[in-house]
This record gives sequence, C-alpha cells and structure tokens, in this order.
Amino acid sequence: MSRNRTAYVILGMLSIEPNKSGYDIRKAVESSVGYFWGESYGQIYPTLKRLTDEGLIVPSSPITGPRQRRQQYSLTDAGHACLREWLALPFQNDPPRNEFLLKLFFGREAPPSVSIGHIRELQQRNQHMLATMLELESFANRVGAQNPHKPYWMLTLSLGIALTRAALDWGESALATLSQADGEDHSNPPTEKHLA
Amino acid sequence: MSRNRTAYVILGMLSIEPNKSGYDIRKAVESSVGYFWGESYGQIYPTLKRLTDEGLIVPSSPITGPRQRRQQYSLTDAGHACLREWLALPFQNDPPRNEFLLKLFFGREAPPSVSIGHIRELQQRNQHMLATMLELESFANRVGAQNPHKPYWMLTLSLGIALTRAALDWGESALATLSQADGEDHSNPPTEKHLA
DNA sequence: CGTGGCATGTAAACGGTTACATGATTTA
DNA sequence: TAAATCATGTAACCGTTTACATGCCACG
Repeated sequence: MSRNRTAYVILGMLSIEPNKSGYDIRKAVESSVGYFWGESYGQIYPTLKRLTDEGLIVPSSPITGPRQRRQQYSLTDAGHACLREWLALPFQNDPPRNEFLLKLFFGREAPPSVSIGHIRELQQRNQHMLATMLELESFANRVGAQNPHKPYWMLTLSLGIALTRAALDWGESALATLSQADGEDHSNPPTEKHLA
Repeated sequence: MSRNRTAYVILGMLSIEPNKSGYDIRKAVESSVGYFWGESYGQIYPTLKRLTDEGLIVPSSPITGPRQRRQQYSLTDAGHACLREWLALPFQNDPPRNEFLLKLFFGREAPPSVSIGHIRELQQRNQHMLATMLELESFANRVGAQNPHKPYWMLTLSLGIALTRAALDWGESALATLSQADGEDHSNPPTEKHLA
C-alpha cells in the first residue's frame, strides 16, 4: 500500500512553491527540512518521472528535448489530493538507528577515552546543528512574517532546537561522568589476554 | 570498507554475555537497545553464519544436525578485537528520516486537526517510551549494581529519557499553539475546489 | 497424538545511496 | 574556446524488511 515517501516530499515541496525542478527540490529539502529528512538525486529524478506518468505532477516549463536544462514541475489537482490524503494517514516512526548510542552502549569494551571522544564529537555536531537551526529561526522571523506555512515550520524548528539543546546538556554531564570514571577506573577495559 | 552494522551488534551482545543464539540476540537487542536500534532475524541469521566463516565467532554448544534447536555462539579473540577496532572508529550519523516532522512541516496543506492528531499520537508514543525507559532505569539500579557495563547503559538511557522528556514538553506547547490557531484560522487549509 | 508456539532459516522485494555518465551553461 | 560548475539522469549495489517455509519441542 504505502508508496515511496520521496514522492510526498516532492508533492509537498511543489505545494509550497510550484515550478520547481528536481535540482530545486533537492536544494529546498536540504535547506528547509535537512535536519530531519534527506533525499538524493537518485531518488528524486525517477520519482519525478513516475509522478508525471501517474498524473500527480505536470512538467510546467521548457520541454525542449532530452536532457533539457531545468525542467520544472507543478502539482495537478490529483497531486494535491494525494498529498492531503497522505498527510491525514498516521505517521510511521522510522526504525531507530543511532550508531552513536550503539557505540556508547558497548563502550565498556574500549578505554573510556574512546567514548569520551565520541561524545565530544557529538557535542560539536550538535553545536553546529543548533547554530544552523537558530539562524534559520531568526531568518524565518525576519522574512515571511505572513507566510501561511510559517507556524508549521516554526513548530518543526522548535522541536529540533529543543532536542538538540537537551542532547547538548546531556553531553556535558556525560563527559563529566566519564572523565571522572576515567581517572578512577583504569582496569575497566578487558584487554587482550596473553595466551600462547 | 565499512561492514554491516548488524555484525557489530552481534559481536557486542556476545561480548556482554557469551553463549547466545540468534533468537537470544534478537531478544536482547529488543529489550536493551530497542529504543535506538532494531534488528530483524533476516539480518541476524545470515550474519551469524558469515561471522562464523570469518572466525569472529564460534558455535559453542550443541551441533546436532541441520535446523538444530538453539545453536549458540561465542566470541573468538579475533571477534573481540574486531569489536574494539570498530568502537574506536568515528560514528556515522545515520541519515535523518522523521516522518512525523515531515508531515508537520507540510501541515498547512491539511486542516489543523490533522496535525493536532499527529502530535497527540506522538505524545502517547513518547509517554509510553518514557515509562518503559524509566522502568528499565530503576531495574538497572536495583539489579546489577556492580555490573561493569552499567555506567554506559545508564548513559544511553539517560539520553533517551532526556530527549523524550524534551519532546513531550514540546508537544504540550505545540498542541496549545495549534489549538489556538485552529480556533482563529479556519480558512487556512486550501480545500478541494468544486470543479465539474 | 496433534496442535501451537518456539527457533531457525531463506528468497524476494524494496527503498535508498553511490558512483558514474553526460549535456548544457557560465566564466575566464 | 577551455575549464568549471550546473543539472539531469541511470545502473549497480547494499542493507534491511517481509513473508514464507520448516522442523522441533512442550503441553493438552
């Protein structure tokens, strides 16, 4: 039943702003929902073709020949309806896969410095993410005050910001905990046995 | 270069407690790291065979015939080393894909009640998750006080708890925001046009 | 003895990324 | 016109899930 989610990303982006090419869509995804969703060209272009075949989108501007530059698309009424239908369906939580937490969970197999290093790296990435999202937030506040999508965009942003802040707080105390343990507990990692 | 992550989950679980079967490993994953990692049998069993071929694990108990019941495995020294090597490698953050946020981002395409419903559903799932994790936490505190893995397990748990709490807080205020908007703004969702 | 659940395993399909190929446009 | 970059597209591969097949064991 459930179709490719990439299709709905495309429909959604075109519903916000018509006349977008595959390239445009990719860019828009990256710069708006990039912190919780990713798409690759290898997924976008075939899906654009499929959606066209199904009549959910239409090529809107220059159709000059194969490999033309900047082929743009817009939603049809059917496409619009399809998007709304999907929106009303219950969301699935995508299977959780957090390699950072996985390594931390098995952390006792290695010296504490390994886990400490991972947490420091996580902190850096989160600080960077936080800065990006705050920038996006203030940008959205300055521009487009009356954009009807804005309330929803701000909601997604504020969740991202809240989660990242919580993670940063956690990281601080986790580093404190592990540094302390590192000082006390040196025999922890079970080192290679010296067998013949 | 990078091999299947399932392999490391298996190595990690066997490093914590040897003599586990594929079934055991699946159960252990579900009940310990289930809130940030998932594995399916279709992934575990082939990987067990491959790891055996590569000498990273060994079948430890009854080898009676094909399809024997409860074939168990343990780590070899090579397997142990392989696990530690992987632990020290930088973690990759898995591509973010949050369908809830995606639907919320496009939320203005539908009536506010749709987004409100999704957020309510999210709140319920998160409350359930929080309860599970808090239970796990108190269990870990009661039992296994001197388990050497415990500090690391508690760290992963506390991050999960912190993130879930942050999400719940966000959900409350998001519901308030949207309910308010729902009252004021009824013309928002562009409804189906009445064309012949 | 037979039924239901436990445990193992496999094949096929799927969603997605990666790497590559290619044309078209800008810029120097 | 040469080089760089923009934009489109495709084929191969990969990890994972799903559905199914199959025996084994416990329990009525």
